[in-house]
Amino acid sequence: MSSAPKAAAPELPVARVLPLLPLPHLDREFDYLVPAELSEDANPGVRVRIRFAGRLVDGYIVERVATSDHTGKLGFLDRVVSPERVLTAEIATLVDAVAHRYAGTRADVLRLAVPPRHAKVESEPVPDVPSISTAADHTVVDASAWDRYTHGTAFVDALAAARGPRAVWQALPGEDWAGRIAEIAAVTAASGRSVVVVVPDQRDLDRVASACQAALGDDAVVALSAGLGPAKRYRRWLAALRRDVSVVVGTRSAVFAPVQNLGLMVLWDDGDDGYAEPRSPYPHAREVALLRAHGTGCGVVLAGHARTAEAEALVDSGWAHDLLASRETVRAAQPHIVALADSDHALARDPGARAARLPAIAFDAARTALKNDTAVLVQVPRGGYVPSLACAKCRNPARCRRCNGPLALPSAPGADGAGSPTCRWCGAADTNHKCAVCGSRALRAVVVGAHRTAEELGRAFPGVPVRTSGGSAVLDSVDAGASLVISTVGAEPTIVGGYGAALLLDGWALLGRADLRAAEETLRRWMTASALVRPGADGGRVVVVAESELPTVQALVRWDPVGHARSELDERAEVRFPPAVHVAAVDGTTAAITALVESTALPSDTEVLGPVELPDGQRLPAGGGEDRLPGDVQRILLRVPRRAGGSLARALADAQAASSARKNTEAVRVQIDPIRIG
DNA sequence: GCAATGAGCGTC
DNA sequence: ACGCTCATTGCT
Repeated sequence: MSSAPKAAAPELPVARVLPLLPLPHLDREFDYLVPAELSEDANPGVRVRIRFAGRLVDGYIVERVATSDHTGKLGFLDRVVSPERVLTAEIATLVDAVAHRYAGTRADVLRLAVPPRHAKVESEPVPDVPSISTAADHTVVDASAWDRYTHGTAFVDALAAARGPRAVWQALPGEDWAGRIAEIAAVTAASGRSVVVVVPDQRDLDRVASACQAALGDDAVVALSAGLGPAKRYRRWLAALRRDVSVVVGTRSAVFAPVQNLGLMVLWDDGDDGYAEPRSPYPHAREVALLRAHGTGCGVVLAGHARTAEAEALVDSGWAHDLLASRETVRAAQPHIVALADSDHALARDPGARAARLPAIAFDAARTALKNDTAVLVQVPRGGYVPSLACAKCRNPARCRRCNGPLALPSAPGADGAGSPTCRWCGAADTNHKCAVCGSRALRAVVVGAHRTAEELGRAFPGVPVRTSGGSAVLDSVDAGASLVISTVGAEPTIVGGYGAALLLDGWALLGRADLRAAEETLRRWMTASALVRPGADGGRVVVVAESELPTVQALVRWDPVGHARSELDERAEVRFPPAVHVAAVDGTTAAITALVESTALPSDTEVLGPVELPDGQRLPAGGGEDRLPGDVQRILLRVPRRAGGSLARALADAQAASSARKNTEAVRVQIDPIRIG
């Protein structure tokens, strides 16, 4: 079979194509001639197949141009995969920005941003639904509930006037936050622009999607999540691309949703660690949203009950402004919160309470709530959580003698040193642990599972119905009335009218974690649960089992997420951790990471730390044909002042490109500002 | 002295 | 995984 001689398109015969290859040094455009018969379809943003070094590879057309700078002979495009322009100009720019920020390749970011094609779905007739402008015409939005927040009305007005206001919003306890999000989405849609709302999980997605559908109509809203399956997922993604919807609500990767004329991005609960993308180049959805807002000038809201240090830094720099309720409004909305130490003498005399490990105050709060025919929420740590160890006597976290890392029982029995406490940082087994504070040799697991807690509490309150939520059985909501609701963190069901009480157990375990984000994360979990409790004036009580002197406990009791974020940010500045600085983690064998760092043109003020062990038993993903012992994997941290973040990322990208050009296949993982550093 | 063969490399 | 370069080899 010999192919007929091809003719190039008369107009703009050259296509600049980005091949989708895993090699960093090939992260650039290559020029191809467009055959005349493909000219119609070969538009910027379409998927193509090109012959690249002999084999056919996938790519995107980035641009059509008249001439090429390439001096050699150009090949022809092999084919246009489909005329659908899946990579819009806005998303192409965003992909560039994310790749640069995270020292990654555009091919990797594109895999996160554009879902796999589904040919059958693409050829389906376009459903006849109202366009954005039609939807806007008959939408009357009541966003008056935003007047509970200082500048809330001004913020809504700015969106209505098609401006791009940027804010960090701390939702009040008991707030119908999904409803508030739906209102600002509707206001933005009424201004003729579209909205992207990003949420941490499916449950929040359902909540926000139905609130938005109630405000804008079913056809104006599309819900995107990873669990949809390829056909559904691509169908909805295409609907967003083709301008059929005004609001996209989705999980992590929806931050890349290709809506037209973006007016607002909302990220609910930006401290949730589900926002950290686990695939290269490991971008954080919050940062992607900020890059997108920066690039397009759209409005942006980072929201939650608690505030992250990252969000606080944006307010601090003046890039975003506060969206907060006044002190009095907060006080009126929050439950009454008390803290107490989980020490044995505080335990109730009641034998039931003793069996449930409940201090007297907690037991009383629960009993009162149940007597008032209201439900009691009991927050317990997530099941399957790797339990760490603490002193059985004084409950000081058990730490490694060598490196001060947290001790835990190895999860895989039969492994080396099975059964004996092992350091999660350096892997050293400690068969003879002795508490540094009280000298006791006894240890206990810090985490008690939801089921055991449920059992114990059921015995403490005989006759009261007990429901559990968490793991594979997450309850969206529970019926009002006296019951005990045992929930793992993040799975707390909503309840009409709010809970009568919440018991936050094992707080000392959360705070005792050796993680730099432990305090922020703990407050976030506590506030998320406490926000479901009715106001103190209506009898709402929260009992947190933790030392009341701790600043994090104080922040909960006073409901002061901003003050806590403020001091968290100060602390990060003091110990030089993000967001006060930028940090790159380079993981791999000692030889590989040392070689990469040595070949990197580091900014002059870079601090090089390590090699050190990876935190929390993280492992380099297998692959790349490298079968190396995971135990060999180490980490070098590169730390620079904020202003040098861009040059550090560029230098690392250049070094990886040079390394791959030398045909080096040794696996090295580079992460910029990873959420777990060490 | 120069064609024939093959390994290595860039990759439009 | 093609087609180029450049080295080595083998034959005149």
